[in-house]
Amino acid sequence: MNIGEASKATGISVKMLRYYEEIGLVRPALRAYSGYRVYSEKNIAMLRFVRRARDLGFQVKQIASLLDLWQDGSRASADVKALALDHVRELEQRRRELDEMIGTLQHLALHCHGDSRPDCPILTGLSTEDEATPKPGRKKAPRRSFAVAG
Amino acid sequence: MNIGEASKATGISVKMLRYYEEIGLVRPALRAYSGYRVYSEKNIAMLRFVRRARDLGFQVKQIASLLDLWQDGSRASADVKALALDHVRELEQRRRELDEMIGTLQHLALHCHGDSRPDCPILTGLSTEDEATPKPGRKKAPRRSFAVAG
DNA sequence: TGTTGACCCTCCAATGATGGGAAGGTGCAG
DNA sequence: CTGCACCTTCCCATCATTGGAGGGTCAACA
Repeated sequence: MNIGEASKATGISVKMLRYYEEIGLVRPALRAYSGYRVYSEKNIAMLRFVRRARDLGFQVKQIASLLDLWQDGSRASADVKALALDHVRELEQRRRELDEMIGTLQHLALHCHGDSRPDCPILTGLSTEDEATPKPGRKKAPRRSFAVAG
Repeated sequence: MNIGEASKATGISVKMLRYYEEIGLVRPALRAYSGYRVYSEKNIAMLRFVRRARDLGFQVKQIASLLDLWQDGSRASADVKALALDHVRELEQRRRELDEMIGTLQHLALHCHGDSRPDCPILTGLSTEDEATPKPGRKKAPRRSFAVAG
C-alpha cells in the first residue's frame, strides 16, 4: 500500500502521514526499493486509531500516550480511563469558555436593534464593560490554541 | 504612556501590542524621540476594545472589521449585529463539535471498568468504530485551529 | 521505445496568535 | 557614573496543517 492509498484508507492526508512519521508519533513506514513508503494493514489500523483520537480532540502528545497504551498488552484500563477522563474535563472547560462567549455576545446582540442607525450596544458594550463577560470573579488562564475536527 | 503601562492598562501583552501594530490591526503608535512607543488614552480605549473582542473569541481579521465599524460613526447597527451573530453561529458550531467529542468519550469511558485489567473498551472503541462519533451522516469539514481566552 | 500523467520523494515556507530570548539603546534614581 | 528597569528590533519556537518547488518512479498506451 502506497501513501496515497493509506491516506484514503485512514482519512489522514498524505502530508500528515509523513508529518506523523517525522515527529515520531508513528514508526517510520517501510520503504520499497523506489523509496516509496509501504503500509501494511497493521499500519493502517494504527493510523485509523490515530485519526479517531485526533477527531476526539486529543493532541498529538496525548495520542502518543494512547498509542503506547494501545500497544501495551499489559496496560491497566484505569490508565486509559484516566487519560480519557482528563481529556473530557479539558473539553468541558473549553465548552464552558465557549458558552460564556456565546452568552455575552447574544446578550449584546439582543440589545442591538440591528437597523440602519449607527447606535449599537454591541460596540459600546465592547468598549465600556469592565470585563467582556459580565460574570464576576472570572479568572483568566493563559490563552491556548487548539484544533477541532469538523 | 509607554508600552509597558499600555500593556497593564489593556491586559494585552507587550509582545502582542507590537504584533497588532505589525500586522496592521491597529495604527502604529506615535514615537517619542527615544523611539519608545507612546500611547494616548484614545489608543488605550481602542486596545481595550480589541482585547474584549479577542476575549469573545473573535479572530484578528474579524476584530479588524469590528474596529472599522467602531470607528465609523455612520455605520449601521445591523452590520455590527450581523457580524456578531455570525460569530455566535461559529462559536455554536464549535460547541456542537465539542459536545460530540465529549459525548463519544464519555460513552467510551462509561464502558471501561477502569481497574488493573488490560481490557479497555476505550481503546477498542477507538480501534474499531467506523466513526469516532457514532452519529450517522456526519459531515467532515476541514480542520481549523483557533484560540480561546481562558 | 518513448511519452504522458499520476503518483511519490525531500525540502522549504506559510498559517495564527503567542511566548522566549539576544543584543543593544534609553531613562531615571542613587 | 553606575545600575536597573524599561524600551527597541530581530530571530526563533510553538501546534497541526497545507502548499509548492524541483525532481524521481511507475504503469499504461501509442
